[in-house]
Amino acid sequence: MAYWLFKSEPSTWSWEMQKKKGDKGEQWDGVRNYQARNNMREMKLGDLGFFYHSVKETSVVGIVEVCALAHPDTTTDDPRWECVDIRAVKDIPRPVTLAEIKANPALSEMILVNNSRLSVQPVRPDEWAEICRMGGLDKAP
DNA sequence: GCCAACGTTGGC
DNA sequence: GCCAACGTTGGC
Repeated sequence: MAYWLFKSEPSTWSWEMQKKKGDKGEQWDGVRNYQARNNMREMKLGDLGFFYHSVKETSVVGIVEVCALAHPDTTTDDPRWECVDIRAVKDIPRPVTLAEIKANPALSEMILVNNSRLSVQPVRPDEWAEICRMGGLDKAP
């Protein structure tokens, strides 16, 4: 089981919109970056991820689960681009801001901190547990 | 709104 | 294969 982080600008695709899709989830389309795509290819059913709001809120707001493996992105005819489907699992009780993440030495190696432009990225288990703790979850899922 | 960082494209 | 030019992302 692996952990990931999905980044989205809330004006384009927000956590609220994601939650409205319910258990069926929605494809994480629109990724046009090889590194991000390769990360999605690595994902397995049941893998968990953070849902991060970029630009305006810059915080981790929710937890999602991979519910379909990588498949062609239906928003383009270009066969290079693939995406997984994800569904909302739960809210982060207290959203964890980028400022808090940057201020925490245990999270200094996160890709979110060091490569702010990668939109789909892996998260280490220790980083996953730490952000869950900061977000007010008693037990990391 | 600005700008730094990064990725992609295309000329040579 | 290199590198300059350009476009996009995202933090501030």
